[in-house]
Amino acid sequence: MQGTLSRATLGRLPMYLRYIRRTNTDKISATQIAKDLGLGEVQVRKDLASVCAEGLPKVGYPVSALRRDMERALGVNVPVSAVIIGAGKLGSALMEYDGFADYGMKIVAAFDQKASALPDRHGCIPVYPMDRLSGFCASQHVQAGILTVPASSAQSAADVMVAAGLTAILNLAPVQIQVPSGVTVQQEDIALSLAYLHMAASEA
Amino acid sequence: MQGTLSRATLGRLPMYLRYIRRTNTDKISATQIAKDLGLGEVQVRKDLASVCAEGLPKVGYPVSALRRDMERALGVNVPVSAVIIGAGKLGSALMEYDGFADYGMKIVAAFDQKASALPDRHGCIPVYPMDRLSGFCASQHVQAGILTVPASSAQSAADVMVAAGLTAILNLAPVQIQVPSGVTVQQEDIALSLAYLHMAASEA
DNA sequence: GTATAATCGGTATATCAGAATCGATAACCG
DNA sequence: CGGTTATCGATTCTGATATACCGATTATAC
Repeated sequence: MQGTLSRATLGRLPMYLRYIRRTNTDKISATQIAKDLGLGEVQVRKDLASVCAEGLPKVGYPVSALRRDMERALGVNVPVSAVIIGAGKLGSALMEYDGFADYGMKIVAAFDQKASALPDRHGCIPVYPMDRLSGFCASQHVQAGILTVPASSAQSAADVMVAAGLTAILNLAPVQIQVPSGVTVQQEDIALSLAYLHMAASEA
Repeated sequence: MQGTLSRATLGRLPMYLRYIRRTNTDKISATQIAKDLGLGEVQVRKDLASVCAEGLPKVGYPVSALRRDMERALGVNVPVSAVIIGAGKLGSALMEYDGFADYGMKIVAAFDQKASALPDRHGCIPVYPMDRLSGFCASQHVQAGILTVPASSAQSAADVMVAAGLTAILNLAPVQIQVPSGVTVQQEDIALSLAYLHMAASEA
């Protein structure tokens, strides 16, 4: 069951998990979730069925079991360490973002070219100069990095990340970066979402 | 032709546009673009064909025509105005984000509850108190807004945006917001990306 | 106890993006 | 002037995803 999670389904699981965590009842139906989240009822049922087999007709899913299975599917019980590359406004905002722990992600440090000019710590997260990235990732076994530098330096920063041994990169800069095979890149372009949104809005 | 742009294609267009703008020849082939950008040749050709019909065998596309059609497809020539709601760290970061112009988006102002305590301007973008939102959007014909307030106040902020006449909302807060029909909401949850990143990191 | 309603889970169909293939066309070369 | 080569554009194919449908199951109402 768990090996057959499609990419699209996986993308919706955090949404369900967030919903489930805020639910106070002990049973929840796919129908209700679909209504509250604005998704198709069938799609939600299929997604839930792919991670949890304890659904009962007329009742729905036991919230505790559903939450347990979903957290397991997402691997939030096995925390992954990540670093932030780029301690500018966006990087700083992410350091204060409180949603990382909810999904098993722990920000352990940030790195920036101008780190010596910055205070050593930002909140509870240390900020180091870039040349310490490689050593840090090796000693702490960090594999994931969030890239928040400007577009102009995104590729060179990504090269440094790859050289430091990171194998998973979340790129928030509005450019496509080239990485060798074996490194996963997740592109997250906010401007693209806005453009798509407006296109969809003006079509109707 | 132009109405059938998929999201994936739309996301690649700025990459092509950047490439084209840097090109100094007067003809360019899809094959060459694909090679330089590390994409599939067929995919590039299909993308280009969806916005420009002036490709010639053996020659490629006239750069000027391709650039013109691509800029038109992206709406760069008819920029869409958008406002940012919430001038905290994330909002400030977005004001400096340089990817909006790639899609013909222009951030014209930001609004915040505590605007009186803030400097009037943030870079070149003015920051106003929330109660001026409605008048501003009406006079400037703004239809799109980016919501960057904390989760706890996202819904009330969204209500204000709807009341101000915005019809397209990009919600960056990790909560689902309810809006009346006729208003399009695009949810952009960084947690969704994190989940994918988590999976990629723990696979290796 | 039986009927009814609501929900799950699986199967089948439709839709869509991406990849591969193929014919057509235009420049280049002998 | 004919052949070769490079490139486009259309068609087809495939894999993935979303939707629709249907049988099975369980609580509830009468």
